[in-house]
Amino acid sequence: MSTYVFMICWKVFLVRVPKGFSLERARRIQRVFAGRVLFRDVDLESVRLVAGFDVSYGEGYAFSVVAVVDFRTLEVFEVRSVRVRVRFPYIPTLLSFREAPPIFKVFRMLSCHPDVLMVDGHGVLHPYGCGLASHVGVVLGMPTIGVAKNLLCGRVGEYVGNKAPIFLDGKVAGMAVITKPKTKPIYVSVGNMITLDKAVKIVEKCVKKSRIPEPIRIAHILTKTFREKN
DNA sequence: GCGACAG
DNA sequence: ATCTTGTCGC
Repeated sequence: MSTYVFMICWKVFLVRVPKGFSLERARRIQRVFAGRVLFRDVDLESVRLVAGFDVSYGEGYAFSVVAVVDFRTLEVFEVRSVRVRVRFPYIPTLLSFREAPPIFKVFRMLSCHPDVLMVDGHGVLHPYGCGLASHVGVVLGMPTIGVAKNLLCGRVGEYVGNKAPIFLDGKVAGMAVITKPKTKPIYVSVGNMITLDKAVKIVEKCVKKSRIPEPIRIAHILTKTFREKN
């Protein structure tokens, strides 16, 4: 690990990053991955299992959890969790370098085969077109959906019903979706191997009582209880 | 140049 | 994300 100075306005991040890290290298990886993102239609009828990922932190460790849910009933099908050392700091636009490793590790522990993965973070709705969801989707070669609770970039368009397109570089890169009346919207974007339209449909079908879709909501709860017992 | 910034 | 009590609202 070595020291790296990262600045955002007046804020200065004096952080520890792995030897060999450089912002230039990270951006190059993101540009390459962004070019490998596929926008492919997914038949909702063929979706049986949806996996949600979430990671919490504490005392130098990352607690990664995956909750696989039955797309029809929204009942938990399989859950896995793992604790790993934190190797990268949180830096806006570089979230994937911090959370993707823990996600890959817990993903490999699954005994079932999810059809779609839901990640808590953006997909192509990212300054370099490669947020956490896309990074994970490209590496695993699987359909992924980015679900974020806050906007990182882009401009919110006009709402039509409960949805508003998010424009980035003149293109619709994501969708703000008010899944529950009187609550903040969630931001959905393509991670990989899916279309924005189907991504939004899957997210909406996974919403139960919370504005957060079940796979991620459950993983979020479990990641904290798991942390407290370790 | 200024401001803003997923988890 | 995490550190934290009570509290306003559906």
